Amino acid sequence: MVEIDKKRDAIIYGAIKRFIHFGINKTTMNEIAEDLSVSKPSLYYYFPDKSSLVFGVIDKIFSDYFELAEKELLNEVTLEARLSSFIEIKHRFFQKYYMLHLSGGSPDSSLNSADLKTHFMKMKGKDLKMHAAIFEEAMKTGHIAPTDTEKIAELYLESLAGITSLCIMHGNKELFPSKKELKTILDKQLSLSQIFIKGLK
Amino acid sequence: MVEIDKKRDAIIYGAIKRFIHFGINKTTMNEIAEDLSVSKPSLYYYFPDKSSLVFGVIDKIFSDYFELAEKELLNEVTLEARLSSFIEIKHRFFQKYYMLHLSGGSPDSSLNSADLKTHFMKMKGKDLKMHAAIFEEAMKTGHIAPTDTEKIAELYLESLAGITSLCIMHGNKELFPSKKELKTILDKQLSLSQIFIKGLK
DNA sequence: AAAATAGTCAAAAAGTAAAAAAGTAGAATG
DNA sequence: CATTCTACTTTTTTACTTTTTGACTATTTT
Repeated sequence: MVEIDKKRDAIIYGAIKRFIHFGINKTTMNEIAEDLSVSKPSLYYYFPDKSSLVFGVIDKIFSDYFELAEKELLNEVTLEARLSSFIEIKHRFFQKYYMLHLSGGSPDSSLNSADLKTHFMKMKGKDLKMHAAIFEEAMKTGHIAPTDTEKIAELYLESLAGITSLCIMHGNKELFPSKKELKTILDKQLSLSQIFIKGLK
Repeated sequence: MVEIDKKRDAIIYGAIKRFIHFGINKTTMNEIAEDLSVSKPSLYYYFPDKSSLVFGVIDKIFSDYFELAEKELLNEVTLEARLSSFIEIKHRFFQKYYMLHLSGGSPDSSLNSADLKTHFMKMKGKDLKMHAAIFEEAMKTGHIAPTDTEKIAELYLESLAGITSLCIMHGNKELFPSKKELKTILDKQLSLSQIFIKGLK
């Protein structure tokens, strides 16, 4: 890895630390620079504006997510185990990066740039494709009945995401969901997943 | 029906007309009074404050909903038909009363009073009980495998509601969801319902 | 080439005064 | 006596001004 990429990565890690704690909007470029003991212009040397840093951070998070997901999937063989594994990975990321509001739906002004939205769509599309592939294989091996796996994957992911967003909305309006709420979300998602799979057989 | 109740009802209907169009916050007590050709204090004679009028309106809407649901359920015998029927009724109400944001989750300041929330919980509880009863009967007649019907009903309703709230959130940010979006929501809910039922067998 | 100093400027936050809405007292009506 | 009104007070919003912050840059230094 070349020098400039190392620095970019260091900045991304520094930004992530702040973002995790205070969120994107409540973090200033000044603070990130101070944390890393560099000057503001140095920061702007590597990232032309805050959006591109945010983009870099989000891209990093998603690539970590997919990397982990792909690795974990190799350990699982059944449809059930694969989907559960996916739910748990997503849950860990949701928890860790909660303050970045990556699940969307928040009126967080920081995530509203056009190319960031496009990128989000791409990531969502990749997630969808991976899930569709899981269903596809289960279909080919006869574990589930023949269906349109893309459509099913979409409905599946949307139902799970819906549970999350509902729980957060109806939760006690703290800035962070409680351990109990998080547990509830995970349990509900796993239960729904179970029923959903059975419903496809 | 006694005279006072007739007047209360007339006021509630007047309020609903405004609420449906402009929402609760954008409707003033003055406007409701003017619509009905009465003075504001007259309104306050029947409803001590705006909250209690809103309460009355919401109570009316929910009682209409449950009345219709109970009636329609008598026409259906299978689990599938009953749940579909419920989804369609709820969808009609969602559409009609969209501007009141009854599905919750909106930061609409009008629905934040304590006893209104309690009332919402009660209504949700009744909905849950009705669904649980539907599952219970399907269980007793052997159409689905034995389960905790209350828990299943909760998961079922939450998944459906989750789909709605996700679609609305990710929708094109108009104040009103488009016909197409509404259709999508309904279709997804019906599909999920199908799979869910099959998953319980 | 990379980093720092010392700024600019737009946008957000905070504050404020006028307007509108909620809500009330007490008289009037029938 | 139940109901409705006129004429108010209190509370909340709105529209505006001032202040501050934070994104970003021109210029200089290492």
